[in-house]
Amino acid sequence: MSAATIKDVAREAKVSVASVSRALNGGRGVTAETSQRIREAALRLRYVPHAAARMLITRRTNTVGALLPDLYGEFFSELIRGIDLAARARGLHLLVSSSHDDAAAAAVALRAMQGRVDGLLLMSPHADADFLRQNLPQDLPTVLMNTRLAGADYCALSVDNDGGARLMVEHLLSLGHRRIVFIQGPSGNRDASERELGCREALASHAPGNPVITLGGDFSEASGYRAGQQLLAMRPRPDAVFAANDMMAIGCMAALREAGIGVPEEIAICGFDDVPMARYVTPPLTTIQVHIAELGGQAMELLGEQIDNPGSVAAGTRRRVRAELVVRASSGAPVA
Amino acid sequence: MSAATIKDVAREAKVSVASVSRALNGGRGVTAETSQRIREAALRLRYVPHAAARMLITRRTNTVGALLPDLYGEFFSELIRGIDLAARARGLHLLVSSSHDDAAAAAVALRAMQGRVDGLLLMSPHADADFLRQNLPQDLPTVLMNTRLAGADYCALSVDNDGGARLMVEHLLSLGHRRIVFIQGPSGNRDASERELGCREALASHAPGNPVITLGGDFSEASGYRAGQQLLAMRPRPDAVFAANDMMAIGCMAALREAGIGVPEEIAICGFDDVPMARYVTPPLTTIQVHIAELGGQAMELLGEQIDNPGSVAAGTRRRVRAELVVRASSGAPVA
DNA sequence: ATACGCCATGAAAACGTTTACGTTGCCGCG
DNA sequence: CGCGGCAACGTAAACGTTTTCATGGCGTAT
Repeated sequence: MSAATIKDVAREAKVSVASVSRALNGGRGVTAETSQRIREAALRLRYVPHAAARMLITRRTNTVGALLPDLYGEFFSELIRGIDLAARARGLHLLVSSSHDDAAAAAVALRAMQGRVDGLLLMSPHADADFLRQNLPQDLPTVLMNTRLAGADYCALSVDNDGGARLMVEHLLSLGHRRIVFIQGPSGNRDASERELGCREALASHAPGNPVITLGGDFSEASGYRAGQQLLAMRPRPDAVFAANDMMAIGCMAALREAGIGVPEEIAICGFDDVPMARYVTPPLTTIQVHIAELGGQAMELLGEQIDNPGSVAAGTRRRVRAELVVRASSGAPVA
Repeated sequence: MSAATIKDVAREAKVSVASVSRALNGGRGVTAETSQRIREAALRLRYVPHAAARMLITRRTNTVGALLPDLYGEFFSELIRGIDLAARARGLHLLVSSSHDDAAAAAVALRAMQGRVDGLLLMSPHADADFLRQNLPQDLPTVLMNTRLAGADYCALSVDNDGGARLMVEHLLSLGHRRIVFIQGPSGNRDASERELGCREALASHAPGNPVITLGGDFSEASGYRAGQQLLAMRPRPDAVFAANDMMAIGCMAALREAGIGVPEEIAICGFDDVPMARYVTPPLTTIQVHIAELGGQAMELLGEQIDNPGSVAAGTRRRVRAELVVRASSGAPVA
């Protein structure tokens, strides 16, 4: 009653197990007619090769692991979608693991993947160089996503936060805004600090003499709201607000609305991420669109390449996924 | 240079492989001191059992598969999160597969999971009874999520669409609305039709004589917008709109706003799902909150139970996850 | 006509683990 | 003192597949 094995197929087709294996895999070294007979037998018996047995002998699992810090929200949904799509295209399965909120849990998760995967996609705040050296088998292909890791040991992929921020600042400057406030993200967050840096650089190079004014924040809507309130007290009043992410921009907008300040007439507001909600707030939010799915997809591509022919990818390879400006009403640009 | 095997550990600790296995697993039938020695050797050699070899002999993979139609949007993000959490709690790995947009692709994905998983979480529009009988090994524990399948062969879990819709209608009735329009979802969609049914039933039982007026829709924002335009032509004008999901409600609101109709003063609007955006549209949307993560978590629980002791769960077990009313401004209720 | 080589096929080893079974030594009881 | 039983440990089979090697048959070239 148990599932049919390769032996059953061999008996059914009156050949040896070796021929069955050959016929069902490459198909080389076996006559067309025997191959046909074997296929029919396999179909009749509903034969599906036992994955574990194959892994054991082949040393390939045809599976990649994705270790993520969390699964909460649209970001990870998109990320997984991109990964899954690319993995499927390569015929790879996807083993996900997440919600390891301390380094120990992450280590456990990492070890548990050992031997189950051919490669690893890793995004973790706990993934510093020591951690990796400690818990990663040295020969397992690995691609890091959005980590702050600078070492050249692993491949890494990240969002072009810097370029995105520059685009936004250039946009604001082109609209005539000069006194620009930047609402920061959580301290220590790599994305946030890169966005801030890009903002500073763009302002310094295109409009020197206009320092960027910063306000604290932590990516939460509430922190954006607080920043908005602080904003109200500033004299002279800023022209524009660039929040390190959309949710803070939305919170900030709420604070300004409550105070009766017109957006974008009196103050322009823009964010970063292009969350789905950005289109629906009033006024719709000018922001930077990040192709998260593409981040996952490219990471998967890079990993697949490493798996298929090891050594083909230089150890320290870095790639960035592009970020695009999406102009909506909140920045005060003339919108069609 | 390759990874250490159990034999290496055995040699290192000067015992047989059997003792190593015993020490590292149950720990029974082995002295405390030998066990200690073995553990040290294993640690020294960084030994991690080869998953495939273990699967082969044990017939257990400690992995469950999740077959989903898509990964797009917040719904699936939450679903996976719930599943992952529950799986982790049981020490199970999670293999996800999605984006199979026709039945053939789904079948391929399903077969590919064969032998890699101890159980299956399945959500697929293509999963009719025949399909399952065809592609599922009969002895693989399986839990269906949100399928329209009526057969008693498999366990199933779904959202309490019916109860949610009733809650909403009762809410609308309590506010004095009587002429209620229901915007339908895609034809054939189970969630949509259950919501409509609940709406009809509640109206029939609490306010007989008030027929529910339906407008076509397909869950998209655009279709909600179109429904809103049709709504404007109705005489007498309806009191309230109940859209089968939030996005349509939002589209409908846009149509009414353009026509200068006040929401909720002239027409109340409400949706279903409580997407994150629902709080941010103006006016904020009254809707039904569905605990998606809980859906995934409970499905995983049920599956885990089936895996741990087969036969413990009756084949046709059904469960529903609760849906709750979230009152915001769009329905015209007095909001604190 | 003989030899050579190629091609289809079969036999068997190997992958790393668990586990049923056998063996040893020790202790307690008759 | 002998015998049975038990606990610790080793030996070996088994899981299902791929792959190397051996074997035989047949066609072709010399």
